[in-house]
Amino acid sequence: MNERFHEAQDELLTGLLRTIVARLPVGEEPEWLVERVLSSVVDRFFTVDSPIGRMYVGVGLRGVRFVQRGGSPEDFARSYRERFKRLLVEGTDTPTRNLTEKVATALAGKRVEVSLDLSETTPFQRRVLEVVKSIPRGEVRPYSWVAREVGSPKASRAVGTALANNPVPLLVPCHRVVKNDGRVGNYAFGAGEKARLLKLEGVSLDEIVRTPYIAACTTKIVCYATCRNVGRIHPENRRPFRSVREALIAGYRSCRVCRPVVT
DNA sequence: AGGGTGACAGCGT
DNA sequence: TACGCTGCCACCC
Repeated sequence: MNERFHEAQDELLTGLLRTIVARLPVGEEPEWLVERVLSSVVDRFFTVDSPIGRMYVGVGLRGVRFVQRGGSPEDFARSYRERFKRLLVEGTDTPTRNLTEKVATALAGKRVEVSLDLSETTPFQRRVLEVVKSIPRGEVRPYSWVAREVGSPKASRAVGTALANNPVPLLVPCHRVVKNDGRVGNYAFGAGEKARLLKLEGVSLDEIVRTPYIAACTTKIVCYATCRNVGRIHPENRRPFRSVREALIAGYRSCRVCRPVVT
C-alpha cells in the first residue's frame, strides 16, 4: 500500500469520527464518549468451553452475533470482520466477563436469556432461528415442524439451509431439529456431533425412531415423544403412535404445547 | 412385514 | 442459478 492510500484512509477515518462526535449528545464524560465512539465500529469477542469444544463468541452492542469453533483468534477476527464489516478485539472489560459467564451457564443447560443480534440474517432465517430458540433442552422437533411454525409448511428443506447458516450455534439450538422420522439429520459440525450433543441432553434418538409419537389414552392427546408433557403421562396410560394421522383417526387430538405436524 | 433406497416436489437464497 | 442440516412415496427385497 502506498502513502497516498494511507493518507486517504486517515482522512476518511478522521471525517467519520468527527461526524460521530458531532452527533453525540453533549455534557457526557469523555471516557463515555471514547467508549461510545469505539463501540460504534468495534465489537468484542471471548472464548467459552462447550460440549463440542472451545468456541469463539463475537458480541456487539445489541448482543451475540457470531459463534464459531476452532481456528486462531486472528482467524475468527478476520471472518468476523468480513461478515459484519466491523473490527473485533478481545473483550476484557467487566460487561464482557459477565456475558462470558452467562453464555457458559447457558451452554451448561441453564435457562438464562442471552441477547442475540440476528440483524445480519434474512427475515426467513430470523424467523427460523427465533422458533428454534424455543425448543427446550431435552426435546427435539422435526424440520417440517419448524417450517410450519414459521408459516411456510412446505419449506422444510429451506429450514435446513437456514440452520446450516446459523450464526450462533448452540445458543440457537439447531442441533435439536431432526428429521421427521427421528433420524438425526445433518449438522454444521457433523451428524456425529449432533447425535452426541442430543445424547448429552438426554434425548434417545433410538426411542424416537421406534415411537415418534406418544399419546395419553386418558386425555386423548397425542405429543411428540420428547414433549415435556409426555413425562407426566402415567406409563401404563401411554400409547405409542407411528404418525399423528393414526392417532387422530383413533380419536386423539394434537397437544397444544408441542403442536405435532399432521402430515 | 418393514427397513433401505432413489426420484422428485418444493422452498429460500 | 443450482443447490441443500428435508419430506414423501413408490418400489425393492
